[in-house]
Amino acid sequence: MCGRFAIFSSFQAIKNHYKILKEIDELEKNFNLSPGQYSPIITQNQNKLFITKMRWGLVPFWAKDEKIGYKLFNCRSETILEKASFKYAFQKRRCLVPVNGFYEWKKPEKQPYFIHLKKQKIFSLAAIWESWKTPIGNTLNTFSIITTKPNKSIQNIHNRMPLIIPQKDEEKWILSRNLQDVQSLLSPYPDENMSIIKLDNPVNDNLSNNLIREAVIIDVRR
DNA sequence: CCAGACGTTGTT
DNA sequence: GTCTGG
DNA sequence: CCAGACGTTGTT
DNA sequence: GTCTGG
Repeated sequence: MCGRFAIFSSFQAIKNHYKILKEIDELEKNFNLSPGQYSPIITQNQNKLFITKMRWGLVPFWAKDEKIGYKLFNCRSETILEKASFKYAFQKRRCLVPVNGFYEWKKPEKQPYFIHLKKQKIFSLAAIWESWKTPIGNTLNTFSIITTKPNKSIQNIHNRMPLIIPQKDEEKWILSRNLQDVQSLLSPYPDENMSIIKLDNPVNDNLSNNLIREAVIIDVRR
């Protein structure tokens, strides 16, 4: 599954990665971003990639209570077209979550691991998004990260992992209107480009953050 | 038909 | 809005 | 996902 | 032990 991630690259770096020009407010670095918090999200507007802020935890447009979002922060790739909560968003509102890495916990000892890509400082988790009208008429944009089977590196830690979209497929994921093309991207990322580091518990202390930052920089330079 | 849920993970 | 269970 | 709370009454 | 908030 995917219940935490890190995005600590600068806003400019994120925009450069996706070749985006539009300006929005800078966001804080976050080494331990959880459901309920806001994160930069890449989506499309008039067939161009664009960046905006959304809250993690999908609130479907028909929801009566935004609290449902706390339950819908992941969705299974295998059944995404069968679920009333997800099928429309999957067909019409796919997005990407720029991350520097994500976390998985191994049971039963709750040992945390940080997982990132060796050759890419920023990479993309596949997600879907929704727009919800609050009772006082505001718009709340939310997203849910898609999960899939683990690859070999991760299966020792956990039985699910987030769906990672390779850089070459990022535009296709967001812009394609051919459902088969999109479905062809629903497969686990190959494990040879992944790097996994074991962390102290809890993960959100300065030592862990520095360890993570160093690991990402070193792997990208290698 | 209506009422009520709409999800994942992991554990039993 | 749509699906499932009663 | 984890961390932290886990309550009621009455008032704004 | 279970629910809620981040």
